[in-house]
Amino acid sequence: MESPDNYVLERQVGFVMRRAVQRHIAIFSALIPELTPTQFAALAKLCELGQASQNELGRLTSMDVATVKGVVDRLRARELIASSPLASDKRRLMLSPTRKGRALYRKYVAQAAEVSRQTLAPLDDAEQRQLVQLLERLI
Amino acid sequence: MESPDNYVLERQVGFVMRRAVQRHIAIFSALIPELTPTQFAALAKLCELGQASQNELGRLTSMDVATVKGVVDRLRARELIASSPLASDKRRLMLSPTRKGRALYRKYVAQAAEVSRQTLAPLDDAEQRQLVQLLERLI
DNA sequence: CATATTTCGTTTGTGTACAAATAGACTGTG
DNA sequence: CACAGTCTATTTGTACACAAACGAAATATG
Repeated sequence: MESPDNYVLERQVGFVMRRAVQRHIAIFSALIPELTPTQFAALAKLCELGQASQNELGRLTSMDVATVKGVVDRLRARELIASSPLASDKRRLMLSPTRKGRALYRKYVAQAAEVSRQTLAPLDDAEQRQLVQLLERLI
Repeated sequence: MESPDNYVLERQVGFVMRRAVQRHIAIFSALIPELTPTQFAALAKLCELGQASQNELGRLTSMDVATVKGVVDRLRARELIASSPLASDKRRLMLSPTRKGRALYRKYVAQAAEVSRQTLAPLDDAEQRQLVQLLERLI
């Protein structure tokens, strides 16, 4: 009777999440121009753990095996992480942050927190917690 | 004193949103294997409006000029949309869904709503509305 | 009306993201 | 021990996503 049908693109979760992610990435690259969100996530996880296999790293940062390879290759090319095959299991490639990688991580951790802050800035504290909790339940 | 620092990757909005989007896309491609979320968005907008220039379509679906070109090229290659230069403004490329495109859209609109439903399934109705509203305010 | 600016589309390059196939290394079970 | 199944990493192909630069067309402004 009115609109073509009741499916309104702009109100779908997927569409809204995609736009929110776009804005988040824009904030991220403005505040941390040297790394992408994915690269930072990988570096952060390695700094937290000290080391991890490429496969573990992928699982911990929710990256596909093919995706993690690309991210690792680029971080390694910039000498932010180092890799070495594991003697006890020749399939596995152990990764660890270099001194340079750790330094870059330290340089940007505070900025990374600021990225989250700016992304969530339109919401008050309670709403911020609520949003993150609701999103976590979607996973 | 306790953890390396108070930055916990898993609790950052960006990380959680990225994972939620991943799950959403997985649901989408299971239910609508013939189109990607982006392709469906473009097709849906064109079906809703009847026609739009490539540039307009990009703005309405939040796609970069380069991104929208790729999406349009693929939809056109499959004859789901048609394009023709506008006589009154030779810069603009007018796009419209073909009969086949409209048919495919009609085939999947209900499924698209189901994708949103399944994505939000872990939440009750009030929480679902809340989440979408909070996300909208981030944009 | 002439030109400075803006708009539209295209191209190139980089970086996720995932599916599917492959090869090599390990593990479990018979 | 043999070998079927599993795990790890790689490769290939497709599809967003964005920055930057370009040319052609339209508009604004003087």
